[in-house]
Amino acid sequence: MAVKSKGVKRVGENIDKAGKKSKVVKKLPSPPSESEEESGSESDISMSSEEDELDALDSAEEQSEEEDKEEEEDELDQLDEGEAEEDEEEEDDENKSQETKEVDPNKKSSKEQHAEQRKLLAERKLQRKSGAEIQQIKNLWEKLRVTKPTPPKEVRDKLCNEIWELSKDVITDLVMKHDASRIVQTLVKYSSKERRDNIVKALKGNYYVLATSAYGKYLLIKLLHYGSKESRALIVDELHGKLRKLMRHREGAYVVEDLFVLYSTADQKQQMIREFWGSEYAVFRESGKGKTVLEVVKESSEKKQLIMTNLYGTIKASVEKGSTGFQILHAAMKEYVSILVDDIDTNDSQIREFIDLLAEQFAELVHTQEGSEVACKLIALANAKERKTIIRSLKSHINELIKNEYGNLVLITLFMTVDDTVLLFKSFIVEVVSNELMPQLIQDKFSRRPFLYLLKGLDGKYFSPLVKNSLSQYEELAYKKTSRKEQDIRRAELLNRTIELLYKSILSTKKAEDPEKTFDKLMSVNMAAQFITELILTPTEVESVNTTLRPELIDAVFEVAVKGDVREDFHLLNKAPFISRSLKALIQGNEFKWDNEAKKLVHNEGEKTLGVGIDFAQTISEHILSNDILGAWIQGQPAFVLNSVLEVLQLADASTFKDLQKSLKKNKKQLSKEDKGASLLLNLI
DNA sequence: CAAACCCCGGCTTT
DNA sequence: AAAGCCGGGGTTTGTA
Repeated sequence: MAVKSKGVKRVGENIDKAGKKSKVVKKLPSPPSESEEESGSESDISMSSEEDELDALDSAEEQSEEEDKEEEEDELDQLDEGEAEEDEEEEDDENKSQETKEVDPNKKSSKEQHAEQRKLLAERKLQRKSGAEIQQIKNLWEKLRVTKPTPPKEVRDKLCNEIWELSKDVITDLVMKHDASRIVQTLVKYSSKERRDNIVKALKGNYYVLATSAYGKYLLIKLLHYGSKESRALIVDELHGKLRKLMRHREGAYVVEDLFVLYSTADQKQQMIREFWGSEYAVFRESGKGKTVLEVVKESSEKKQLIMTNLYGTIKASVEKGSTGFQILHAAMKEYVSILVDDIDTNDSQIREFIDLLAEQFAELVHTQEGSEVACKLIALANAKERKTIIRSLKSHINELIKNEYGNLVLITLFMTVDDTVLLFKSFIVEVVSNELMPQLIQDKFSRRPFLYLLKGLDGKYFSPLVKNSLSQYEELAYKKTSRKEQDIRRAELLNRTIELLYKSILSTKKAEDPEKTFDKLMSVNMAAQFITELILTPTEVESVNTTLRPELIDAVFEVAVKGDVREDFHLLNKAPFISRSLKALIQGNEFKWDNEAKKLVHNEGEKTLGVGIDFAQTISEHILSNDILGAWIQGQPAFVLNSVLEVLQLADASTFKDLQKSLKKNKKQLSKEDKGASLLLNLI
């Protein structure tokens, strides 16, 4: 599924239909059965009996409903398309479907027969509930919806008024017809705020039916979209108590999801989720308000039992129905998981069951905040075998997974918790690192994070406290349960396999043909430059890195960031000011650190990494001295770099320090106190 | 490491 | 419904 799309499948938008439809294409378009309306209201059974046996009841009922609905799907499609084309196709749609309906299997198709059918059809229409009024309204609507010359506002308003006057009393009959419901949609679109409120009020008591109707749901979405706060509240409150049923309904589930994601406040969202706790909360909207599910669950073990069963029931039904990507479900899952996590020993069987339910659908969870949290916690709770299943189901989604704001956290959680580092490496890292996408990945705030984790762990520099806390929490959760290996060892194992590939893919940009993908371009992106610096600075036991790859990369950096005329605007140092920081980091390497207490730089030779630190400082100073270009380095960005070089050389007591200092003195008059970098240099002579 | 800065979502206003 | 304000978080920057 579309892992990257923020809001999953919206009813309001026209997306995702194609995907969902594919399994029912074989069905012939069939006319909207009159029975469908009844089936909607008939299923609206009384609250008291409903609650306790909701689960059993629904699964039976759902099947019969499914069948009815499936036949309508195709026509729904046509309707959708018609709508997309600004309602042009309306008549066609209708005729088509009516024809199918009326045509006798013995296929007589003379004109006469046709006329007769038409007459019959017209009569039938009139005989339907409020038929006459509907015809009349339809005629008015025909005038309203023309687009060629769009009617002037006054005309439109007048028509709207007339339609409203006529439809006021029959509105409940209107909204269930697939053609007439669109009249009301148009009416909503062109109406004032007050009238919209009135329409919402007029439909009071019908929202459940509307939500479950193949045609009504579009109207309902429009009402929500254009509706005022009060209107929305009215609809939320009316649907409250029926959400669990709606979630299991083919049409209804989408309406609920839209309502949840797009049209409800934080309070209303909580209220909606609370209904999934059970009957008490379904009947009384306010029950449990302001409390977390965990608090309520702890009130008594009966409550815990009940709430867990109910939450699980709703989640399971929806997952099996294929709605795993719904955000409202992610919110419900989050609550369920919070109960599971609270006492992982007593909840063991439920944990196993829940993981089993979701393991193969993980890709549907990972791109929302709450879904990703659920995914991470479940990964932490899973055993080796379960994790394998999860990895398998995420494997083919790695590219979306890693780029996504929330998905990348799931990947990191896998890195933190899975013992089988070979599997992780093969499933995710190889795929991603060895292709040419890699340079893209290190430029992105989110997709570079899993790699930064491998390099540096949960460094506060790259992981905000919030993110860091949740990740540590998952780690702890897993540690308690299954993990034996020390975190650092696990990470080192993974990194040992990965680091070579990281170097190689970055170095490959030196030979890039696309001028947009060169090493130079990469270094002019802050995120990437930072990453490359961290990569170079990460010590490793991998020989090839120490002997050839790291020196090559350092050289590449030197090439683009140090060489050349540093006074020119187009020099990387000036074009990208953060480069001076990267260079400074490389000059200090791992051996020089700023001591914040002592307020000075300290030298620790034990931390030396070949090529950086003092070595890099020497490289730069030799470059400057042998080319006699010190004059270029004594102001602006280059001055900061030079300053850092001097600091390090001085501290290491290198002879080059004296040489640099000497030539610097010759340039003393050019050191301006106004220039920040230059004034720092002045302090060093 | 802290201050300045910027961007975004939510809320209020017109 | 659009514009503008506000607060929070995250990023950048300035250079201890």
